[in-house]
Amino acid sequence: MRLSTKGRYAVTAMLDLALNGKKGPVTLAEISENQGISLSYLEQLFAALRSKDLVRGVRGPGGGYYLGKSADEISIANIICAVDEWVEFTRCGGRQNCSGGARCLTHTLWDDLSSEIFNFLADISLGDLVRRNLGKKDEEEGNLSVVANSSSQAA
Amino acid sequence: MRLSTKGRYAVTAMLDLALNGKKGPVTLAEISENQGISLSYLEQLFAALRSKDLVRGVRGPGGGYYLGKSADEISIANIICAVDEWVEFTRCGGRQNCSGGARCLTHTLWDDLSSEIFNFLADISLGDLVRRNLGKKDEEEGNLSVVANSSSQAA
DNA sequence: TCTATTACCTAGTAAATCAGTCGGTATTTA
DNA sequence: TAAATACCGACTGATTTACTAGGTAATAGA
Repeated sequence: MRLSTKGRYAVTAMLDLALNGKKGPVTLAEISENQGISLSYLEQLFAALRSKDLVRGVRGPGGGYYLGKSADEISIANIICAVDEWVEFTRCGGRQNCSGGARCLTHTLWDDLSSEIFNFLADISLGDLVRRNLGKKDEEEGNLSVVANSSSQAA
Repeated sequence: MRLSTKGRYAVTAMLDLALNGKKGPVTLAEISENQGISLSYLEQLFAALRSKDLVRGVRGPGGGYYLGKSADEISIANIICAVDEWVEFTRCGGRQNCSGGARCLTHTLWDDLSSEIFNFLADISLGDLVRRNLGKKDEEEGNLSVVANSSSQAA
């Protein structure tokens, strides 16, 4: 797994799309304006997202981007993998010189942990995130204070 | 949160240390040999780990490194934060130009998700990882086949 | 006391990645 | 036809990655 600022940009942009795409496509110019990400960088990110069918583009005036599938079918792991092109870790390159054991053991442990992180992120969908916040929005209108709670283990 | 290959190197090295440090200190040369990480790079990583009291160095012949505290007191998040110097994300730089709402909303959502990932990794200790594999080692001696199971949600 | 071994420190570096600019082309609406 | 939008490729400064080189400081053992 790999979680960089690039992945954060992608998730942020997809969140914006999920939130604002209810009634018609959203342009990259809008996302750029909303989220403070450069337009060209968004284009690069969306090229990757599109190749994984996570978004669908519509050209021409009034065009923009739709989600490629429903927000519930798009996981955070999907998004991050799309832009970070997650190369699978060594895993000893297929058993080559992993003789001693210590190396293989730690690699195995790391691989297990890594899958665990991946599954954790694969279990959280864009829809989960959006719904989670709509609840909050009811409580306090407009001015969101950040509480950074981290319950709700994303069923 | 930030999860790069650098963090992976650090976790791998700490795992090696936890596994081999039972009876005396482990030298960086050994870890370098075991894990295929360059010695000088390890030195850099361990400088960061040492500054966070995650390891303790002993100089001179027969020296090396010990864990700075028990493996159960060291979380994966601790290790990754030590080497990746996790800068906290924008969060709108403290409310400055976050007027429209869309930006703040997605930032809030991202922050929540980010804390969730962090807490997830903070709940997995080095000791957990080691114990988890010792069980496996009983089943099949020596030659570990990687199954990449990801149950045991790290209580 | 000398020597080897280890941690510890600083500087430099090629390669990759990040985040962006620039200048286009293709498609579609009005 | 004109404007708006997605789409595409090349280039770029800054940063990060992983590593090399060349030290100094402390310590165990001869």
